[in-house]
Amino acid sequence: MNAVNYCNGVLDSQGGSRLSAPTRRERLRTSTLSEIKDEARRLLVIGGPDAISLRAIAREMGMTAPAIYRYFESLDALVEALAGDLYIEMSEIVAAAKHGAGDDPVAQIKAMARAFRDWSVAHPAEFALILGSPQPGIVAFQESCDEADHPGVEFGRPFMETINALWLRERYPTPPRSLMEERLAAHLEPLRASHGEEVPIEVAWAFLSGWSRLYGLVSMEVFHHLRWAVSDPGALFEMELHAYVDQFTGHSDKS
Amino acid sequence: MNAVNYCNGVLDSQGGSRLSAPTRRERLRTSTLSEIKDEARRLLVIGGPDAISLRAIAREMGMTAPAIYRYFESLDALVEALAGDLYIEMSEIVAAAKHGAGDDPVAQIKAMARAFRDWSVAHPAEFALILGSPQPGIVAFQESCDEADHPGVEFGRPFMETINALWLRERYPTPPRSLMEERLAAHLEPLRASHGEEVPIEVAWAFLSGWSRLYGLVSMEVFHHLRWAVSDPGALFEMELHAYVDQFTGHSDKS
DNA sequence: TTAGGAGAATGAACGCCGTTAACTATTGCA
DNA sequence: TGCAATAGTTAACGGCGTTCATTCTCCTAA
Repeated sequence: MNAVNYCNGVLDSQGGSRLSAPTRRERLRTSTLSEIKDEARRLLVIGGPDAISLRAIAREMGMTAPAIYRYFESLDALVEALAGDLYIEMSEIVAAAKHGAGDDPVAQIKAMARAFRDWSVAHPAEFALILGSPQPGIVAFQESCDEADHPGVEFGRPFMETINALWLRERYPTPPRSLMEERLAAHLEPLRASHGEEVPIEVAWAFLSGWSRLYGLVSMEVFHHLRWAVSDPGALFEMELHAYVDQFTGHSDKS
Repeated sequence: MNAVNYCNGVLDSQGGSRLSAPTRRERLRTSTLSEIKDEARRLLVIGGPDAISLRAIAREMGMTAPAIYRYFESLDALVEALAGDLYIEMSEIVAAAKHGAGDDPVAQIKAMARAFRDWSVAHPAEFALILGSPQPGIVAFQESCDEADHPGVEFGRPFMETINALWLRERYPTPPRSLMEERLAAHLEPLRASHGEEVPIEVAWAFLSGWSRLYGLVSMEVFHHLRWAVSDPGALFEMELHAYVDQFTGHSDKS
């Protein structure tokens, strides 16, 4: 699961990473810590983000609520830590889909987009927690975080790399370069800081454009915001996915 | 504000719409009812959807919480009613932007998209309530609702009409008609039921594609999900808006 | 004009919740 | 073996939605 929390209120009794083997106490501690998060996720899945409560977690674990404050500095800190784990879980699934899709960048993009949608539809509560409306408490928490450590960086990486490969192979059509330079270039510092200063603006554009389309479709489907218009959002998703990649290949691809 | 609640737990002591003039009691009732919703919105704006509480509303109004049950059957019902009002408010602002944009459909689409983004960015809490992650309680409430009365229908109307005008004027490029017929046509019953059986599939496609892109961009901006990549989502929005409408005109438009 | 009933609001209570503080039991190390 | 760090407890505070029995007020029908 690789839960490198990027910014958190996870209490660490022993200051940072170990060199020597973990003591018995440390093993117990990490096990309790992940049991808390497991229970939190169970509650999340059953009743949504608001259903995560310290008292319910403790009850289920045969503890009392204040004990959890030995592990997380607040409920918000726990939820934020869980969100970080879930973001990484999702990113790893997307990355795995890429690696299982052969060498063709277009096939890789399709595989990643479908993996993202499949995960999101299968895990609506988790999706809501990491990519839905942020809770004010969590937001206050994130204020103290470095954007460069945001899990979104790792999530975006396989997309960026694939699109970059695509761009190197053949120059797909984009908006006029002058327009992109003028409107977009000045606002890409975060992306450049985390993915390299030399990323071509055409790659950044294709990623941002594609990711926002992907997010919009999946988010609407997961949140049922298109029920009034469309009965099978999955079909719309496939149409749009094809439209998006056809933009790269210049022809229609059926796969 | 035109608050025709499409499905609600608003208690109506006097069964439906009046013919004769409202009595004194009825006037007091409607005034209290909207004062409750005003106060609920104030709390929403300050602290997000979770900050809406019956006790806080009552406290601010100089009442006690159980009194509110004379007006709404539960907190969820109140929140759902508020969400309905806000959806309509947003729809009216978008529709007004269209009417203030002259006769050119492309200009109208730009005006509506910008009005939607402006409203959303200016009202993040309201946006979260109506277009963010649904709260389980509210969802349970909506189960008993008719999709055909969903406020999204009216929200979509000016978009659908404008795109229809565009399609009648000139046949813009779309995915192959066969693909749309095969993948999309079968799943458009809700849209057809509310916007007419005869709506061309190219219009439905352009609307759904455009709306999901618009929603994705604005939602990401409002929820700060792109902070790790882009420092000014508004610039990305303008780029994408131009890319979207250029698809209709076939050339690049600067306005 | 007045009696009665409908409507509006209250207070108390139940069981949730996060969080704090004071306290106890346990563990592991010097 | 003793002591300090660690893990856990109980009790309490204030906030929450909701229910129930009760009170007050206003309108209407006799």
